[in-house]
Amino acid sequence: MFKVIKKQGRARRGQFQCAHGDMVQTPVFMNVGTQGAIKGGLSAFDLKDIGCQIELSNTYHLHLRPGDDVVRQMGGLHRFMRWDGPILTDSGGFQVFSLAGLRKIKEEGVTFASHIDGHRIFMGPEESMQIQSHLGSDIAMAFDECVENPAKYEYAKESCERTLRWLQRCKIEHDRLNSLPDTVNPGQMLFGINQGATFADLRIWHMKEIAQIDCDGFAIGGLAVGEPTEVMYQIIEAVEPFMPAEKPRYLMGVGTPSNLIEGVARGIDFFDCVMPARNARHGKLFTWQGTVNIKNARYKTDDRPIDENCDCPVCRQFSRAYLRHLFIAEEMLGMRLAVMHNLYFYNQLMQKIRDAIDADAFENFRSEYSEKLAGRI
RNA sequence: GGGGGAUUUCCCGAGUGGCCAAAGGGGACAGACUGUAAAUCUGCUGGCACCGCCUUCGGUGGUUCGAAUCCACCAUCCCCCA
Repeated sequence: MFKVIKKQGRARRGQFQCAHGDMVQTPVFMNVGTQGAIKGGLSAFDLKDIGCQIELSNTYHLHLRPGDDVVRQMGGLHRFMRWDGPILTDSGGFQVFSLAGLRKIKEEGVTFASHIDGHRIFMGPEESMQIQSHLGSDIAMAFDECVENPAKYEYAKESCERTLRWLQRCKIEHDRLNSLPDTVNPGQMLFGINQGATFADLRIWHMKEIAQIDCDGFAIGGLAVGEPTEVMYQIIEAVEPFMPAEKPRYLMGVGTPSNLIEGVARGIDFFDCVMPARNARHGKLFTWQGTVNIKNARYKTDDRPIDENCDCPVCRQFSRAYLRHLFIAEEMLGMRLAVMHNLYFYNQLMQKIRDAIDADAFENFRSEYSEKLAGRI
């Protein structure tokens, strides 16, 4: 299923086969389509054009709308959204963090007040597994608690102990569901999630514990939630040696282009982040020279593409001036083109990282781009 | 020819004697965004030597300690009657 085919330092070049789609080449960025669509108006056929290898959707959101029963009845998420490549579903654990004002945590699970109409929804490890089974994703994420930052040590400890117990329950329920005769995707895998806030000892303890559970991969969650970037890197460095080497490692919700390079340098294989799509919708575009805010007046008559070294469908034909106009005029095409460019850029960034590892040139690539991409043109 | 109403900072539009450099909205300009309650949110929008001062509310001249607000005339626009 997963194998590391080359290493340079801690950076790993790997291949990963899911129940759907071609072999995923890692390190990889997963393109976020929370509700079964990339926000900004991209569909499954656009995913091909932007070089997407694997798509990510969300358990909580699809459970609320249209309902995982509906998705199941429509043949599972792959058929529903017409994407035949790999899909990873996040468990709802991030909503424990992002919808903190609308939920209560207990040992059994979390009660949410729907952010749409306020009705009560109970989601524990079993429910999350059931929903993800109905969706038929290729990778199900364990139901965890993403803890806010800053967190108190005692709370973080209590929380990650509970997240461990939840993973044990997830594993049992996941195995049971996969063995049912009418399961949508019997090849669905399960990834466990490491927590422990910014406390290295908790992180390491938790990682050692979850590594004993037979998961198909392991994720580091609960980072990039407000802590300094350096702290995030320190936690990854602390935890990574305890992540099973033969299984994929996924740094959840991260990050900036620079974060991706630095994550790979610390042994991470999978990433996902809403940043490229959200920033695109807000006019902030990524280039190999740094970011540009396409709404700025300086681009009013700029006939160049967003990035002269980008061969995405947008950069091949449209000028910065046109993109700016679309944004200022609030034409939805502006967002769509911007999202296409940013996601193409992210997927291309990962391609370049893989090429660099293949060519034993990752450190060169890292020193050339890690800082540059964090700047502004 | 007669009668009535209007003119506010880039635009629309509040304000009818001091708490007004002037509400609110729009536009413009800029910033934020990290497992998506985000097509969202924030800041800024007369000048300066900026805890204070200067210029500004169609124009000019008055009244008053003090005027965007009151008076006179002028200009422009709108409505009604002939």
